Amino acid sequence: MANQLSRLDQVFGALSDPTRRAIVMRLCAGEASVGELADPFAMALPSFMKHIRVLEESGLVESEKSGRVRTCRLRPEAMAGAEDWLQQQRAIWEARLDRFEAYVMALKTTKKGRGVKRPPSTTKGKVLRDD
Amino acid sequence: MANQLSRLDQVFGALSDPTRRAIVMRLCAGEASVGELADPFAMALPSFMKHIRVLEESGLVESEKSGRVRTCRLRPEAMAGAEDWLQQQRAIWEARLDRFEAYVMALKTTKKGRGVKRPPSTTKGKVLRDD
DNA sequence: TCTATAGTTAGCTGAATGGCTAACCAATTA
DNA sequence: TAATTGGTTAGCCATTCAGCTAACTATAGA
Repeated sequence: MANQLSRLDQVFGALSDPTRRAIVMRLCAGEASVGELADPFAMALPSFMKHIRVLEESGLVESEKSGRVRTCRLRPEAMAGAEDWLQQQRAIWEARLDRFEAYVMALKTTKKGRGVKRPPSTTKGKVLRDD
Repeated sequence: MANQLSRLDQVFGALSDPTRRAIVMRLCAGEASVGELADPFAMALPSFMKHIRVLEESGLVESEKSGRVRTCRLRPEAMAGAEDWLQQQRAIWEARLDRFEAYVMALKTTKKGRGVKRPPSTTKGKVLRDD
């Protein structure tokens, strides 16, 4: 059975390897052949190709072959997916901080500032899902 | 020998798992004990604890134990590291697109718009490193 | 003090990862 | 046509990963 990975799993997974991040960085500067991409790395080609395949499966990279050379290019939409997820989490985090600050301020002005342990949470007990 | 992982490797690696992403999302809403965190997951505690440890090693989460309960909280700086990397790549990508557009415009106005294959690259052959 | 709670440690498993070599196409180029 | 170039396929190996159970420790509560 095909091991149903979510897109975010694959994108973050792909980016968790320094070789693959370097490939992505290189491709930001423009498309390139497999050979060109592999050149800076002290690694056998088949090993390197596996990285390319991981990047393709994650959607971060696409490639097509013309003649005997395969040309790779970036698909920035895929990267945007990961970026969005991170920004979203930060937004939630910051909103909470704001609420917390407001809460502390409120306590302060009513002169009851004791026993402040944690900010009010609106997601008590909810199961959180992301994809 | 300790397998020297870069911080970005660890952060992206940690986020490549849906359970761990869910934990991060939960912690965005405020700190929580291991038990609270584990509750929504149909998973044995020791398995769950491994995820917590991965998150801690990546720097995304910190925890401290008081009495018999361990409380976890988010360390958003670690998440910012990943976000920064992504934004940086996007910046490079977009700068390249701009240059490309300018290049095409230039060709267009000089009426030589044939054979346009790839935008000019300023990083030809350079080895790119990220950490 | 007894018992239940909240983690923790140790050790097992099967699958996935990241690397390799050897051998094999298929398109260029000489 | 022969040789070179640029990938590709197949298969091996060691390590890591994500899950499990069983047994243990240490605090809190009755």
